[in-house]
Amino acid sequence: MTDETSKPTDFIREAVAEDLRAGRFNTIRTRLPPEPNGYLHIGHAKAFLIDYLVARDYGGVLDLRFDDTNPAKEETEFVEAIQEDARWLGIEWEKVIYSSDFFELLYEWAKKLVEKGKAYVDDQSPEEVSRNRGTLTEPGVESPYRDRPVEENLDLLERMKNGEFPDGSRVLRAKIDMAHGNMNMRDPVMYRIIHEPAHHRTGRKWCIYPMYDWAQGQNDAMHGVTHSLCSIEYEDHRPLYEWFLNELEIPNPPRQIEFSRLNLNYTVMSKRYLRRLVEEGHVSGWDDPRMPTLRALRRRGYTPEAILDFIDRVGIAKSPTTSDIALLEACVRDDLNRRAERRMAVLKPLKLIIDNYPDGLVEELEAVNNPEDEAAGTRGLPFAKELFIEADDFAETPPPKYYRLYPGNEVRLRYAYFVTCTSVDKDADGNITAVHCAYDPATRGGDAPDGRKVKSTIHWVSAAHAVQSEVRLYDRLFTEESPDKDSFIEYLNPDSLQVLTGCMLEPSLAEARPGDKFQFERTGYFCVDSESAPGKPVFNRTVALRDTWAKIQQKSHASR
RNA sequence: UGGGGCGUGGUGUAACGGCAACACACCGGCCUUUGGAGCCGUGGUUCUUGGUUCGAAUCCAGGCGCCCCAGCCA
Repeated sequence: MTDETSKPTDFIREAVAEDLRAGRFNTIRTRLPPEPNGYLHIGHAKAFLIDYLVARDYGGVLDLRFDDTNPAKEETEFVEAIQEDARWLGIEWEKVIYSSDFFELLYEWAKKLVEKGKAYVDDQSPEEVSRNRGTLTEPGVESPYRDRPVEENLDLLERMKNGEFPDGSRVLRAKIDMAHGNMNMRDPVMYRIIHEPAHHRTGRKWCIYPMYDWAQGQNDAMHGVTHSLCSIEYEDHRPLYEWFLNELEIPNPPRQIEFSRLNLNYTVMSKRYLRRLVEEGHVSGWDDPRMPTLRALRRRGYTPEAILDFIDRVGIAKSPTTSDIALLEACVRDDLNRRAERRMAVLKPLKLIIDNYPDGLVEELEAVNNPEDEAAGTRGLPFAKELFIEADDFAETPPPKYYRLYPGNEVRLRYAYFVTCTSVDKDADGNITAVHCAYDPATRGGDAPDGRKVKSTIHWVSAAHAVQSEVRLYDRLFTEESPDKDSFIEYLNPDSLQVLTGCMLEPSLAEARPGDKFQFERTGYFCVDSESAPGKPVFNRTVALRDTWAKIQQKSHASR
């Protein structure tokens, strides 16, 4: 939206455009503020994309700033993982910086507030601080140390920094208003003492670390952020954000704007819950394809384009809402429908024998790689007397509206021939072991010269040429639409992973590499898993195709 | 009985005083060598009550409902 005449599409862009127009800022700079204490999930993707795209749309830039103000929680491991995931999404930043880069200057600024009489060292215990904060309806009680002389505050602060006092013994607090209706304004803590562990970047240089509220706005000001975009729960931190900047007399202070975070049904998004899923072994790890993390989505076969599209379609607003995961699924289908080449793969094989087809003959038939993209070309498919078809594509006694193969019915084998079912083989227990058909040689390629039609086309794989594979069918992790409560483990979907072995793939799939994506015709979109190996292929189902037949079945079951 | 935010089909967003629009989902139909894709159509007293106005989703007042805040987390 570099076009000056185009209209902002949301309230954030409206505000940015207005700030530019009014001359409040000449250029735009936003920042990603992840805390390096976990893997990114799709909720982060929304925040990241807003920061990135808003800056880009208005000719500005983005900085990646790791919010490493709490050594007790942060690890270098995540610094790299976060960048990897953000890059995968296509996000570009000008520089990578850390809150810890600003520790020195931030400390100087804190002393300025102390000198102004706007901050003080409090010797109350954490329990006392908490008790004296008051409640939502009752004002807090001022600390007995609140009016300590400036010199004493400065001395104590310096000694806190130098490590003279134990953790929890003292804090630096802003002196605002203990009776404020907004709890954040009741003399918020600016610095607390933390000796252990060593900080992942500054080591043991600092014994005090800034709280989020104290670090955030000042860091923004220090590297020239103009718009500090964040999620809605920080809305009542904004008065504090502005209070610090105002007391420090920062010219052209950055502006904080909040938007509602992404919630998705049928999943959980909080770091705590995700960690429980991993630690309790409900999933195989942070990249288990059922997780909402970006690495999991990537392994599952989601494309960055699909995620971008999803975030775009969800939009930006301030209302607390939950988006439908069906929209995310629609976005991948949309993207993969255009891009993924089609292949034939039989997930639950049933042997089909064409009795009147010559023994030993192998024909090569031509198949279209992607009907949505002519440039994708065609490929050859070996066809022979013995094939595998999907077990679901045959019914000895067809239910109502079943168009597929059943005794006496004629169907098309995709790109091959019309076949009519003539008989069924069964084992001693009565299970169907093979179906026999007769083919019509005149229908080669799939069209009948006499113009007769079939109601159904089914996919197949030549038995002699098939590549065997494991296929992992993924479904929603939870059966409950809103599992976001402490008892969420109860709502885990027992069928969220179904592992199929002995699946039969067309031979061209033998060459597929991890990450390659295909549509298995009539089944869904699949991606070669990272654990896949030559000779032992593993495919993940990204998402099933829309299945009208499943709906018909559901309805007939429901009405029964 | 504190402060802040938010209420538009099932879901998420648009409409910035002038015919409530789009996407997903759903339901019907058309089309189809994927029961895919594509195409067409159905579905709303804009939380509520009152007010201002020729005219209100939009402005004003009251009510109701939902979300966030009492970490030395972010």
